[in-house]
Order: sequence, then C-alpha cells, then structure tokens
Amino acid sequence: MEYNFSEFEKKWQKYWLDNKVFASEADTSKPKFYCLDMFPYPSGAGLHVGHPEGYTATDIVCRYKRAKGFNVLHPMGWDAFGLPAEQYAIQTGTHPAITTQKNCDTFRRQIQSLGLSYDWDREINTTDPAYFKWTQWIFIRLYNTWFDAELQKGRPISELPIPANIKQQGSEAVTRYIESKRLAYYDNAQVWWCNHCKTVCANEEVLNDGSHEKCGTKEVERRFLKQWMLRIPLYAERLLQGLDGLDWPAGVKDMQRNWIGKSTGAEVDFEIDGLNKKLKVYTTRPDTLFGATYMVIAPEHELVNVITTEAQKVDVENYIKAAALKSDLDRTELSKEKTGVFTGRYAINPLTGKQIPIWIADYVLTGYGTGAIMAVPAHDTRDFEFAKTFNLPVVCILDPKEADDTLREKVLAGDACWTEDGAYINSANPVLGLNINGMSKQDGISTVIGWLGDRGIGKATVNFKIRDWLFSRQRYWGEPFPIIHWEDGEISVVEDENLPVELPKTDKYQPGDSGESPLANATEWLQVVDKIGRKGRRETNTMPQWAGSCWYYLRYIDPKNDKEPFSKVKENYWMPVDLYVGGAEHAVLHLLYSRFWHKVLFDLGIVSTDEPYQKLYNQGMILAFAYETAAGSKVTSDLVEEKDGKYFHTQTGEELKQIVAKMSKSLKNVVNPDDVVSSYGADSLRLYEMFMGPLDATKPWTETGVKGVYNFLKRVYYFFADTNNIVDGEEDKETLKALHQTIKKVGDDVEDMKFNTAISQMMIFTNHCYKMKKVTRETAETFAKVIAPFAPHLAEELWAIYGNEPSVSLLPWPSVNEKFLVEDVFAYPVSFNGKTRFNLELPVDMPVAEVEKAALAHESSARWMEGKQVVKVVIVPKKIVNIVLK
RNA sequence: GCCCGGGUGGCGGAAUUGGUAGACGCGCUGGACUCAAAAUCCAGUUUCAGCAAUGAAGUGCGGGUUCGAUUCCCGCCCCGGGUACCA
Repeated sequence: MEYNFSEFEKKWQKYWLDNKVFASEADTSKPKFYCLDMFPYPSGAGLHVGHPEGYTATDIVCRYKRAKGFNVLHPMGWDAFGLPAEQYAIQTGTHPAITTQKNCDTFRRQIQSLGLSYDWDREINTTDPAYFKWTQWIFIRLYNTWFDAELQKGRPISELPIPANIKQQGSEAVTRYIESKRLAYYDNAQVWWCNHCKTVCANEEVLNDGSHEKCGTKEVERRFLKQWMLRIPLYAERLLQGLDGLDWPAGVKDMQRNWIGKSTGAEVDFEIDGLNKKLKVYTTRPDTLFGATYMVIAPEHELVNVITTEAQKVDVENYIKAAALKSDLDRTELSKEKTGVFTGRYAINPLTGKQIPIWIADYVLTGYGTGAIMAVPAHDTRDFEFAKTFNLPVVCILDPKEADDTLREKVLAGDACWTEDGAYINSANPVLGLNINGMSKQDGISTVIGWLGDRGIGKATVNFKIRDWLFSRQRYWGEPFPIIHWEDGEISVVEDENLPVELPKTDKYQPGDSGESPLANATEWLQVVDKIGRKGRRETNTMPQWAGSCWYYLRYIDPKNDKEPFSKVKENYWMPVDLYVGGAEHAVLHLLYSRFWHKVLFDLGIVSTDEPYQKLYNQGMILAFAYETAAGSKVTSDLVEEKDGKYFHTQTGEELKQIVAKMSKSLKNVVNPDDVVSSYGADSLRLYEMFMGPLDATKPWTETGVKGVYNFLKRVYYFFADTNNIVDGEEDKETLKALHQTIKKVGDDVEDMKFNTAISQMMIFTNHCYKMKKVTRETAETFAKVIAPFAPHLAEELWAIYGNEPSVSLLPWPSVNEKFLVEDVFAYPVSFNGKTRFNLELPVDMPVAEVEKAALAHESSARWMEGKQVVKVVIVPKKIVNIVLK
C-alpha cells in the first residue's frame, strides 16, 4: 500500500481535464466567485517555484468556494508579448511566435502537473491576433474618448464641445483642439531611451539607480521622439477616490496614492519687474508668501529667454546647456550641491511689494506644477540650501515655538530652516489690509488664497505627480497600433471591421538606433492607400507589454467571442474580480494602468463596474538559502556541506555563513517545480508552499520542509487508505470533536487565506486518528472532503478507495456540528500575581464565586498564599484565574 | 529623509476585542520493529540550575499602563520593501 503519488496524480489530472470538471458557465441561479491569478510571462526558463505559490493559494480558495456552492471562474493565460522572445529572434532568426508557443506549452504542461483547477477552455494569449484584436479595439476607444472634468467622466469624442473661438480659427484649429483632448495622443515627447534594449521606456520603468527595469543596464538616456501617450492624469482623482472602497493591502493603496501624488495649494501670479509678463508659480503654502525672498524657474521653463537679461545671457545659456546634458538621475543623485544661475531680473512679491530675484535652477522640475516656484528659504529645506549657497536673503515668518531656544534663535535670525508649524510673524501688510499674524495655519492659507483671489492674482489649485503614460515601444513583438499616418498629416484609426492589424512577416527584428521600430522595414505592410488614392503609412511603434494585461481579466469572461471583446451579459454576471492574487511588484504599474483602462471602459458603458479588482492579495517571495564567506563573497550551493548545523566550503574547508537570497542561477540554488513534483508529488509541492508560512511573507525554501509535508501526506495515505482502519458504527466522541474542530478551523482559515494554520489543523487531526487507531467511514469521507482543496489528488484517490464515484471536488463542504464542539469542563490556569502555577479543571458553567472558592481552596494554592494576603481574585470565565497577593 | 511591513526556540513559524508564549512542522535525542539498514511507529526537545519534584529567566532594546503585555502607549535599535529636490 505505497503512497504512489506519481501514478494517481496523473490519473486524476487526466480525469479532471477529460471531464472538464472545472469548466464554468455564467449561471445567475448561483452566486459567482471570480478568482484571478496574475498571468505569467512564459519565459524560456519555465515555471519557477514562486509561480505555484499564488496559484496554489487561489486554487485552494476556488476549490473551497465551489464546495461552498459558488459558481467559480478560475482561468489562466499568457502575457506573452515582450522582449526575451524578440531578443532570441534577433540572435537565432526564430520567429517570436514560435518561441512563445513553445514556452506557453511548457508552462501549461507544468501548471497542469500541479493539479490546479483552471477552466482550460478559457486560456488566453495576449499575442493571439484574436486577443489583441480587442486590445487594439480598446485603444481605439481610448483614442476616441475625452475627459469631461466637470462630470469627472470620460465621454465619446463626438460629444466634445468646441469653443467658439477655436471654431473661428478654422478646421485645423478644431482638429488640434480635439487632439489635445483625446485620452490617447501622438506627440513629440522627451522620453527615456534604453540603448541596450533600443527602445523607449516609461518613466516608471527607469529605476532610481538609473537602470532599466527590464534589462538591468544603465544605458538609459533622454531623447525627444514622436510617441503615443495616454492622458492618465485626467483620471487621477477618480483613481485616488476609487481606492477607498477596495479590499487591498494598505501598503499597495499607499503606494498608488503616493504615485498619484495629489497635493492642494495655490497658483500665484508674480509681476516681473520691467516686463509685461506674469510668472505663475504653484505652492502648497501660500500662507508663507510673506517669506518668499526669491524665485526659481526650471531650466526648461518657457519664459527663460524672455526673463534673462542681456548681461546674464551667457551664464544662463551655459547653465541650461549643462542641465540638459544631465539626466534626471544626475540632477537628483548629486543633490548635495544645489546649482543655479541668476537671470538678472526681479519679480515683485505681491504681499511685501519687494523686488525678489528670479533664478534658474534644476532643483525645480519642469513637469510639475508650473515649473516655477516662489522660494521660502526659512521654511523649506531645498530653498534654504539654495539660499545659503547663493547668499540669498532668508526671512523667518514662522516662529518655531516648539524648538529649543538655541534653534529658535537661529531660525528667527534666518540661520536655520524650520519646516514644522509655527506662529506667524512678519506676516502683515497694513497698506494692503492683510494680516495673518496670530492665525492658525489653516486660516492663514485660506486668508491668503482669498486675498489673492479677490485681486485676480491667485487661486486654490490641485496638483498631481502622475504624468502622461508613454504608451509606445520601438519593438517588433508587441501589439501594432491600429493607426495610419496620412501624407497630409492626418492621423486616423483603423476601422473596427478591419481589426486586427496583425504584425507583418519579417526576418529583421533588430530595432534601429534612431528610434525606428523594426516594423518600419516591412515595406508592404507599411504602405496603405485609401479609397481616394491618398497615401498613408502605418504606425510602426508597438504597444508596451502593459497593454495586454490591462484588460485580460475581461477577456477570460468570454474568451472565444469574435463579435465583441466579451458579452455584456456575462460581464455583468462575473465582474468584478472577487480575488486577485499576485506579486507586490505590480503594486503600482499594472494595477494602476489596468484600473485606468477599466474606468474609461466603465465611463463608455462597456463594463458595469467602476473598479476591476475588489480584493487584492500579494503573495510573498520565495527565497532560498545561499552561502557566503566571512569576506562576503558568495559560494554556489554545490560547494557547501553541512556539519552539525554549520556550513563549510567543500574545497577550502572555510566555514560559511548561511544567508537568505533570491534564487539565482549564479548561486545554483534555483528549485525547479518539476523536480519537486517528480520526487514528492504535486500535492507535496502544493502543501509545502502553503505550509511554509503566511502567504504574504517572504520565506526561504528548504528541502527538509518539503519532506515534512510529504511525510504528512504519507501518514494520511497510510492511515486513511488502509480500510482496516476504517470501520462501521458509532464514532468516538473525541474524534467527532477533533473532526468538527478541523472542519471549522480549515474553513475559517481558507476564508482568511491562512493556509499554513489550516494545514497544521489537519496534521493535528491526523495525529489524533493515529492515536485512535481507527475511525468510521463517515469520518474518513468527511476528512477527504476537508483535505481536498489542499491535496486534491490524494483526496480523489481516498474517495475512490472508499468505493465512491468521482469527483470529491464537486461535493459540498461538510457542515460543522457545533454540538460536538461544546466543552463541559475547562482547565483554568491558576496564576498568582500573573504567574501561572497550576491548572484546575472545573465545569464551564460554574459561577465565578465558586470558581474563586475552588481555586483558593485547592491544595496547590496553599504554598503560594503562605504568609501573604489575598488582595483580589480576577476570574475571566473560560480564560483564567489570577490571585493577587501582597 | 519620508511612507509601509517585520523582529518570538537550533530553523520555518503558532498565539493579539490584553488572559496558560512556543501550536504544527523541520532538525536533534532516545526507544520499538529489523540479523542490519531504509521505511514506519512511539516518546522527549525554549534557556539556565537541579537526579528529580521544582525554581528562575524569557517574544529586538529601554521605560510606562494593567491583577495580567508577544498583544496597548512613549522613546530607541536592527532588517526587508517602496519612494525620493513633486514646491
């Protein structure tokens, strides 16, 4: 009676697949549960043990939810556009579609070997023209939508009101106006360019150490190129508000809020001395305007040339040239030293009437606010540093009452910067009738804004950090844009009925250095002529990898529909996604982009929910042990041997330190799921990944840990598959209690995604059964149902051994009978001054007064109370007895 | 710097409306079975002292609240992640 997992696991996987056991259809008579995994990029390396972690968790939830009567949608697919397949094509000439197909096949085989209950009829692939046809279709919807700020809603471009003054200027101006409102637009943009990948990348893909997220090299630089951009900032407020109603990890919500970066403040116009121009700044602290002693504009500010005086021209030009050569990275990383140059001109502080110098400095960013600031050096660290560097005046207007005397004096004298709250000083101008001295910060801000507003030189404003989303790449292996550029300059979208625009056949995948996509070489595909003979050129950029993953959860709902992206009726039934599980690395980008698209589709009436993902859960990373020498150099795992809990180098004998690190080829500590499945079985792999610790924790992989759960599964099999242990008749009372505790604990824990403790409860139950030596058939069958979501192959096998028809996976979850859980006695821990001394078993319904009597009268109490006085006795029924002595 | 997490035995980790710290598993120790080994089963296993009964200490560090703190409050230290001149 061997635990012959390899035999029966294959058998049941085949059974599930052949009988489409987990296929689901929209069925309004049942409650639905849409459970989604972040679909993988099918890399050539195959599945990693990190993948099955999230997949197993969702699989357990899905199997449990089915047993609880839900109609479960649980699909899987491939996010298969992307660079590696294309790099491989450049090196070998193999078409990316072929590589992709092969990788998908590997991934599918590996995933199926884990017994995951996906509905494989819904498998999708972002590179399939039948799929990306609809990605293009959605892009066209974005292109044809504008955002009505008043209604806070996207609307069809045909409904865009054209202002009279624009109309007067003629059709070209109208077109330009419309272009300026579309959610997708084509424009010259200063973009990050990766010399290694030969493509642009989004701001978000450039990490703050200056490396490109995709390839890891630091070969990124700034370039101006014609690019497709999406106006995601228009949805900033909606994206922010929407977070409130979502059941997401607080950290992810914080990161998104941070990324959106809402700030409230005011715009203020400053008169420029000697020019009939105003300089507009954005500030979050208009109440500190009295302390503004100079101004700074970004080197790219549009008024730089106008403002700069003849005398300063050379200096300014040199500075701007130098600033342009610096990447954003240099600008920020070398932030210790502030740089800048005087323009030679002054602005007028509207509250003090004083002339304040206008400087140019690259610590002011062109893309945020108005690209110009009023500097309040006394109360802003950056302004203070700059003022000290260039000897500019510092006027304190907030008396730091909380600071210690030395610091306070320095702040008041302008020798230190104070960024906390304080009491206004020097903040009145009787001539103007403005005085905020003595006011609270809140009143100060609103008073100044009110004053500025009355005079038409300022108003309250909201600003966001989030920028337009760079949405094109100069690569081959991505969705082509359904766009044609005509020779007369017009841009038009491909008609819906002509979608998809497929990728041209080519054998040149190498992108050009100039920012030309490989598609530009596909002459035949490239050239188009319309009905009236006008010549056009197809868009040669392709979409970024985010595109396909922005809406895949919608396609799963109706994956074979060739008339529309999905049926509205089905969408209405299945959406939103009830549980979405994936890695935290997608906390901002994928999840924000996807929410943005979804909101546009919602505004257009294409989807029925405002948000796509109701509950989000991030599984933690699975790491591995690695070894390093005292000097800190890494040693590959094959050169390490263990002796008495210590680790040594097999060749040098040097003692090594065990550390936890990411699995990597270079450390030779990568675990391949295929190996685990063949040595211990899929159920062991599933169970171990769930037993390692909380799902959201990062935790190291250990082989002995796998053996531990493998051992448990063997124990389950040996006991429950041995019909000698399975008897008829009445079940033992303790066993019934243990069983029902287990049903309850496992059910509750699955609902809470606490799989590790659910497994531990099943181990406790199994240990109990070993002690009892036998259980009834009913108990055994019930336990098979309980373990089924975790170890489905084993559960099916046991179910069959008991002579039942498959499948145990389709049976209802056993109900908890509370009557078996009732305790009639409780072992009170009796403590003296908080230290537990002994246990006292008493009936649970014993009145408090009698519990006290019993505790004090107990023989063991005497030695603790000897020579002391009982001050009081604390009794919490069914919890504790604490006797306080003096 | 700022924003999130997190620090519990030799190891992974349990336990928080404040109520027996260390569930469960690994490892280790001992025993049973065996000619022997593997496999399996049984028992023990926070540390220190003790033959033992038992006692003392103990959840990153220092204070505090409480009959009682891993859990709450104040002040620190360390680790992981995110973010960074956003005015």
